[in-house]
Amino acid sequence: MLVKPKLTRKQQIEKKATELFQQNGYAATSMRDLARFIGIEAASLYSHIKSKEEILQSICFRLAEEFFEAMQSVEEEGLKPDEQIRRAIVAHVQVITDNPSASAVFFSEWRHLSEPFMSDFLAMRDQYEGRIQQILEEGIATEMFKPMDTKFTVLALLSSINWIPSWYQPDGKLGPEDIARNVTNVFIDGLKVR
Amino acid sequence: MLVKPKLTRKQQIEKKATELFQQNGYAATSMRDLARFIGIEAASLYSHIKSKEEILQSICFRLAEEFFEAMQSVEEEGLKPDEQIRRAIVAHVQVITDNPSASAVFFSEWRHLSEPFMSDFLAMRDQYEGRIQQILEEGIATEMFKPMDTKFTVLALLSSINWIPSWYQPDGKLGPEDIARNVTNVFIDGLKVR
DNA sequence: TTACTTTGCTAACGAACGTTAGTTTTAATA
DNA sequence: TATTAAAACTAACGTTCGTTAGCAAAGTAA
Repeated sequence: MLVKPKLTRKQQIEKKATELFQQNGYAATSMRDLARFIGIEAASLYSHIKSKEEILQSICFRLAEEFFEAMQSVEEEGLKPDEQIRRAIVAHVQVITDNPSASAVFFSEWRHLSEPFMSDFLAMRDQYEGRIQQILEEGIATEMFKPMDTKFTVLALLSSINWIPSWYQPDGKLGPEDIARNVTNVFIDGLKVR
Repeated sequence: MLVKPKLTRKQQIEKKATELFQQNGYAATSMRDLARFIGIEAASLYSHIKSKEEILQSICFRLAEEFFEAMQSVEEEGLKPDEQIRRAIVAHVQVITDNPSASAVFFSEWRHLSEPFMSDFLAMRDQYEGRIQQILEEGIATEMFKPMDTKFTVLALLSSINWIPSWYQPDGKLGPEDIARNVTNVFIDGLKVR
């Protein structure tokens, strides 16, 4: 039996905002839109939040944390590169499918962050990409993967996955495991018959 | 010897707008920003264009046309699926690297189009994806490609490529051919050693 | 009941926005 | 040089925006 999570009013607002930001974008969503969506007056929002951007910051950095935690636990499994990259993909996809709206915002609205938040965000992203790149390089060093431009491959891999929230439907026929399997199928094994 | 293209004032404005839209996004770029960037007053823009959105429409539909023409000429080559998908990727990448700023706008700002333009845009995108999907399906039918979720693979492939404008630098060490080769390497052959 | 916290309200602010009207300057053409 | 077309200007419009101030209602705990 599931326990219904008791959200603070602030969390409720952030959740609703996430939906609107995903649908219309951060810039195109006004505080009045958000207030109407919740059912209160725009000014009332400010009893709970400091600014519009604070909401965006919460969404972006909360999700960044989730991605890092997922990656952390994969690394702690101590697997070999080929299995590790599989697990990293599954974990990454899992975070996205668990938070489809927040992910969409995360991937496409971060550029509306003001400084120093945007710089922090990009630094985290670089670090995350670096850790995946390292797995690939270990795979090449141990001759599990063929030589490649690892930086490029990381970008290709992540952009494939990160596009998912724009079409993923939680109730669709493709579950998180299916998606992760598809991704690894394509990327690790390639399209050609062997 | 290259002929310098003589641009109409309207085309000059669209070009400058493309740069700003890429950098800051359509919604976050004001007409006053654009005017300042060009070196004129905001109101002066309206001697040349009808509206802000008209600029976005020009960018999006001009590029859509380029993608379709590229695809068309690939299809007319009458190649077998494995070679055809390679050529389609190269052609697609070529359009992007020829128009890096416009591509970035194309891929991420289309949602600011008003109706019926957004619907038209999405219909064209669906059609384009469908044509790539068909190549994959022919590849499976002729047993060149292994069975797969073709719809998913198209999305993964295109999102990988379409992420390129966000990091591509025309003067960087990776030229269009390098990029296309990297993409095909990863997608068609996979990461693993055979 | 009383005190306190949470939540919401009305009214309004200053700023920024896209755009229009009407006019003047600049450039090209005859 | 006179005429015309292209390009830019000043001034302002109505609207929307994020946000603040100050106050009222509702809910909770003593």
